[in-house]
Amino acid sequence: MKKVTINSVASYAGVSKKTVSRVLNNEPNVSDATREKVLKVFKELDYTPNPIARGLAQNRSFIIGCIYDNPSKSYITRVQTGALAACQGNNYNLLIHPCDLRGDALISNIEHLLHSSRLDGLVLTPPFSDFKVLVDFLKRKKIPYARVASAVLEDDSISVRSNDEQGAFEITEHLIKLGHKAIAFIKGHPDHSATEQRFKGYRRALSTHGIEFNERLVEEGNFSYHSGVDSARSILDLTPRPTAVFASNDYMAAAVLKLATQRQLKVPNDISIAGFDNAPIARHIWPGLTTIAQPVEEMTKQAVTKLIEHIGDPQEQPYQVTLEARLITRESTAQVK
Amino acid sequence: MKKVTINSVASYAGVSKKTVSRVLNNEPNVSDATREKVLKVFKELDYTPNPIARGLAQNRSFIIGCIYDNPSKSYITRVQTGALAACQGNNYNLLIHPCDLRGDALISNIEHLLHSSRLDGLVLTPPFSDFKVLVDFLKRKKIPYARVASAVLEDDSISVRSNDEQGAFEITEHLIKLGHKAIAFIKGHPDHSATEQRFKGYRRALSTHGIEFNERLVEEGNFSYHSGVDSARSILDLTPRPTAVFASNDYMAAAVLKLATQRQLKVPNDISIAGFDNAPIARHIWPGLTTIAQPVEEMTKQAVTKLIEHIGDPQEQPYQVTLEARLITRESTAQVK
DNA sequence: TTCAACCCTGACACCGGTGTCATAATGTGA
DNA sequence: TCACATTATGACACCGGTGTCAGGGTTGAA
Repeated sequence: MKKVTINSVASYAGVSKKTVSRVLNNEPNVSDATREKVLKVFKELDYTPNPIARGLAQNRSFIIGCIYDNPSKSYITRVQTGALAACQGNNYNLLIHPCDLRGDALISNIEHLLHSSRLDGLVLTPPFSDFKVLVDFLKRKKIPYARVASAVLEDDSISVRSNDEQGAFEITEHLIKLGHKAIAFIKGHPDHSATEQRFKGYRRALSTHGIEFNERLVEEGNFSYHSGVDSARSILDLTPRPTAVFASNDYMAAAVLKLATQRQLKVPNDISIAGFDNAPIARHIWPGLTTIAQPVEEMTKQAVTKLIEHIGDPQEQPYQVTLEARLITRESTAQVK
Repeated sequence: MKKVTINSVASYAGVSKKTVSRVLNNEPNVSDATREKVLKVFKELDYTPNPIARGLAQNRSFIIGCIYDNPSKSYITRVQTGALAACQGNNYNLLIHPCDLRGDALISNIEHLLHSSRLDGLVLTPPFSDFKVLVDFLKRKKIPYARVASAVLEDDSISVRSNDEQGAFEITEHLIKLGHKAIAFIKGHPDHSATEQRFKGYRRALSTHGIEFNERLVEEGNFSYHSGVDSARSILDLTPRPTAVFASNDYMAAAVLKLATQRQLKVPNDISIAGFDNAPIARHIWPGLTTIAQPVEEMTKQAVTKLIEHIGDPQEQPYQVTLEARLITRESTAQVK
């Protein structure tokens, strides 16, 4: 396989390489005849421009970085799927970069990443989406970025989220309509803005339906399965035991289910359990978890698509969208007895 | 932030850029004094070489591609973790590229990927690790590659695997020692070489312990949760019902567990269930699954590390390693009654 | 002392594209 | 028909590194 460069194309087509470059980039000021001719040579020689050389000349890498620090692997997988879908159509690549939110070295870590890989932009996934220190840093350095699933919509950035508060409201209301009054709640990781949003939705549903909020029914989790086990223990030990548990994600809900089952409780007859996210595990266990389906892939895909547009044309408008979350009822919730 | 290039370093240190380049690449023939001086300037100016420029000059991209077509997301996640660990220390990046094994366009898809992204090498994960068409193509094109979890060790390539056959043998033997004689088996995806290996281990354990192999106890799955449900249905409908089921991965085992539980069977009292891989789900459900822990991260890390070495020095020896798989017993298997 | 061998160093071309600017070709209005 | 604007094209430098090679300085053996 001999290499086909812009020079071979140029000499073969009998034009200068600058003209080939013009055709490549759809620039104006090329006659139709010349453009046709060059395009034909592209096909004949099966020419693909070298992204590295382009990158060097334009100081671009055609790579988007995706940074994350998330205990939920399935969430990350879904984020990647969405991001890849956006990259593939645009000749962009996706570089994945796990890192510590809490580490003091975070900023210098990111700085090194940007510097050494010359990323064109960054996708911020929770909990980075609302991490002010980082966002401010990127703004100051003028690094293009897009935020996925952040709580707040700013005016001047790309941000795609889903309505966590409303989702939590709906699933709590679902439990209330099944007759539940004592509904325990397991919070997510304090660094994630979704944690606060979901909690708000839970409280709004309670107050909408005239149920008094009870502090003792709330446990602090961190989205990990393990934290769900700890929270579940506290909740199941309460007397009287709540008739329902709403965990801020499916992993923690699965942990509640596991512990309840270990303790010979029947789900949903003895206790109803609801989760959030519609992670694969929600349908891999018995009983299947009632949960809220978040369009994670779609959110990320839109965010990355807009990010790439923005990189190509920095004048591009900001983009602020909220997608809908959807209630999915399965076997883990039932009428209270 | 002003840009620090090799030129600034060179003029600041009072040497030519070639000398700076020599220091950068640890080349010989630089006096200690000069080397020290340049290294000091690196620090003072906080210089990081531009990988794009290096890539252009050396016709390298410093990117490893990881291709996969795997229903098990958690497997992919683990592969990524291992690959990233190897990349990070070596200033390499990881590009992830899902694609269809069965598509006729596979080769041209990969060809385009290689051509347009100038990948330095490829990590082949199952089922690509043993996909002859692709391996032959890469060999012919002289693209460096490493295989993870392939069934066969070749002489001239980088390949890191774990002992699937032995793992399957051990877990089957574990069941046999618990008194099980009618042990159903669910096969994996026919494209994956692990499928055959695990089946072999199962049969070897049976014959070692003088148990006759029974074709009717074997179901065809494909590693997906869904296929596990179908297989589970057939198995649980058998009369007499087997006292144990060994599924070729944890997702399918989880499906068996779910269906058995739905049918009011007690696991492990009424039926024992064993899986393979030690996926997260194995410990997220109740009862936890007895399974075989494969060092997926470690396999991938070693494979990628060797791949990067090989790229840097094509004379590098081939590398053929088999890591050990380990039996993990949880609550899903018990003495037969 | 002499000369080859070796070590260090820098000048320069090159990787494969893009940006800038000059120039040739064409079009337009008076 | 001429002056001037506009379009099409190419020459050339440049992005930030690396490869090649030549030349000056040392060293060691003859």
